[in-house]
Amino acid sequence: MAVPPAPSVTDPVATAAARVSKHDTRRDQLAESALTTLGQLGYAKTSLREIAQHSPFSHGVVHYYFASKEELITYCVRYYKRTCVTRYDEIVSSSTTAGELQSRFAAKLAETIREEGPMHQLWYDLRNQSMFEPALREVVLEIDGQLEAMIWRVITRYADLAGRTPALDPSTTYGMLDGLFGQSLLAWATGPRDGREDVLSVLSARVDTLMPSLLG
Amino acid sequence: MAVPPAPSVTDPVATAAARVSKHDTRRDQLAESALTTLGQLGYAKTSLREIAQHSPFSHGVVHYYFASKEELITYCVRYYKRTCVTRYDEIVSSSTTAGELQSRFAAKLAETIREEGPMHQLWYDLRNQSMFEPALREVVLEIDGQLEAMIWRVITRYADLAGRTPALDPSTTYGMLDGLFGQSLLAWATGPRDGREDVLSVLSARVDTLMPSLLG
DNA sequence: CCTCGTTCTTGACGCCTGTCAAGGAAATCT
DNA sequence: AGATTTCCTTGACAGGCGTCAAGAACGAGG
Repeated sequence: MAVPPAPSVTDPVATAAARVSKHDTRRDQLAESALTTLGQLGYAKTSLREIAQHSPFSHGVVHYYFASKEELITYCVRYYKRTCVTRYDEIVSSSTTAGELQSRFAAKLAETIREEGPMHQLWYDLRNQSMFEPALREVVLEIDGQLEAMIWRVITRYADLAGRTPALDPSTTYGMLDGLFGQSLLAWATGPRDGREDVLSVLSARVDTLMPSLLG
Repeated sequence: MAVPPAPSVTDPVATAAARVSKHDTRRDQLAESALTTLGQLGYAKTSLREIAQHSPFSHGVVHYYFASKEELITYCVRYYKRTCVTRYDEIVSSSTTAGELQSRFAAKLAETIREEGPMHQLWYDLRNQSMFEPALREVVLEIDGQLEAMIWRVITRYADLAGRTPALDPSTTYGMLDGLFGQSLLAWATGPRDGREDVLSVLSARVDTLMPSLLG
């Protein structure tokens, strides 16, 4: 995305725009490198040098694009969120029955752990760190709210399709599902590798059987 | 607890026992200092020097009683667990009706955040760190299992008193309640100070209204 | 082709970390 | 009381950290 426009022979506006675009592209590139490193090592043990080493650049370049480590981290979190907070929207809009939405949502929860486990580990890490690190609170609160809204879109659509109403408020619903998700993520991340698929199918099954009771 | 016995004039057995006891007492003392520091700063930002500074000793003494930082941390976690995994047992054994158990349990959940918030923050921190730090996994898994068992004691007793049966398996029940608890802890820890009591009463209310649906 | 602004590398700084060794202080034993 | 073991402090080490400054490499404009 954001491909720089073909540079005209002499167009200061276009070239300036290209510069800005390139600048932002680099920031995203660094953010992506940082995210993979953060997902592997966690917030605490990830250093700027380590991030640079997992990128095509040297450690000094980080400070050319980001004023501080803190700015890089928060930029990363927001960058990561862009792709995450709409994860279930396609399922929400394309499911035609409550049963379909229910089983597809349950399956997708497991799938996203399988496909992006480290990213979720990082999210839970950062959310927890925000309890000790005030600098993280703003961005964590923002994303947590978006995740809650995302879940609520699933539940309200689910209720609509079932011709019923949600049994609980958005926050409680999110808290419960998030608890189950985090529990499975923990087991997935810390358990034996050959037990991972079992963990995921248990999660799917649990959510699948639990969802009807989320309607009143 | 564990007061050293009055030293007899010459009794190698007794004095040796006293030595061991004193040694363990110091370890517990250091663990307690470490726990308060860990609860305030979190796992990542807590150094051995910081721990020693919050204790009556200098930083070198840590390595006299613990071989490494890792050993201190895991010792701390186990020390902390001793008091924690039986937190609701008194309520379980002394409640005489399902309604009483339900409301007392819901109130106790909130109370323990109010009374020992930092300890719970630390627990969630360590549990998350175990996803990145294999050294923590064994002790985290052990305690998480004990917490699940603790919750299950509440639920089975609750079902008994109500003359019904638990609707879900232990793991799912724990995952859901833990999600709600962690959600409230996060809000309690990161939100404004004058909103803390509101957070806690919301948690109590939620659990109180949710518990009947945990029975089948 | 030369110049100039942007981009990136290298190397250094001050600080903090876990660990450990040497030795002083205190308690215990003979 | 002297000897010996236990306990604790001090100071140092090697290494990693975030940050930044100086300059090389690069690419576009004149």
